[in-house]
Amino acid sequence: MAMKRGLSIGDLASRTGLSVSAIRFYEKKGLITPDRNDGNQRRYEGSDIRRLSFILIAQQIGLSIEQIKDVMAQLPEGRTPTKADWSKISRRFRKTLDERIAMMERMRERLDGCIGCGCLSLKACSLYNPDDKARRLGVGPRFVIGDAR
Amino acid sequence: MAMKRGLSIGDLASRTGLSVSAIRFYEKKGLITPDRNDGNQRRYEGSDIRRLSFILIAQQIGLSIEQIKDVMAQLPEGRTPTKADWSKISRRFRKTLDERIAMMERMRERLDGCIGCGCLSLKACSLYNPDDKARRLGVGPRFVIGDAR
DNA sequence: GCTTGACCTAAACTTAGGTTCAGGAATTAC
DNA sequence: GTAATTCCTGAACCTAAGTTTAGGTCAAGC
Repeated sequence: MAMKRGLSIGDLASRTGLSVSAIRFYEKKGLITPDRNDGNQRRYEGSDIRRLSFILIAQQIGLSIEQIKDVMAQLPEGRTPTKADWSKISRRFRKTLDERIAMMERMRERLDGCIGCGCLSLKACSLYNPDDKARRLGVGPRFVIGDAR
Repeated sequence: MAMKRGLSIGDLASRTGLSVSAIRFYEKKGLITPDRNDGNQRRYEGSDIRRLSFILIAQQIGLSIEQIKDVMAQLPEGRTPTKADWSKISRRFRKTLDERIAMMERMRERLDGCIGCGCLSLKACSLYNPDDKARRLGVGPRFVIGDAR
């Protein structure tokens, strides 16, 4: 264990449960920007644990790395984020989650309306082109899901 | 428009909204098995439209191609599926959807419990290792999500 | 002071769900 | 009957989110 000047990448990995390669990957994606020591090894602060934890929660909620990066860009620059900062930006997840749940509930209603008939008609069932938001829950073909370029 | 002996792949594409390449891809994955005409071109029946529609709905609900294949394996062999057949197997989606919604609701509760504090603690927040089922809603690192080999 | 384990980078590989391309063959339209 | 579409196959390419590997450097234990 490195005692002075921060945690090594291995320390951070064992504290978060992430793999070392994943932490390096998140850095490459711009989600975390550690210092380096004289030997060019990464050194992390305690607050980076919270940063990675946030990434994990956000992923569970279904955000992509790009989206997480955008959200984290709203953290204060120039100082270590406080608990209040994290609490504030976590609140957005509530909304995202609500939307996703609502979308699936609408899907369920449409499905209920359709189950009886078995028609599966593209025109009639309204199970298609359902919600523009939160696409990519299932991946699916771009054209139909609404990702068309 | 081909009048006799079935639809061409292009016809099927325009009737379903899928791309021709996607239809060929689903065939490669074993989801659909068209006949061929004398010139080796694929010929489809009307019932294949329903088949593809089913695939689309299943994807929206979040099933992978492999899972869809498994579900469709329960259709009757040797005869064209009826509406009743489709209706029956569509019913399973209800359950899948219910589970997914329940999972997201549990997630929301946990999040609510955590939003106030901003701690994002891996130990305390219980936002981790949440539900074994329906993993891969967000992709995330295997190790944490529970996909470990 | 040297060996072992942790760390470094860059590049290649992985899975899912497709798309795009190259080089031909079949069909359709006029 | 010929030109324009559509279709065929196989292989390469794409994105996301990482993992694995190769070849080398750093740090820690004894």
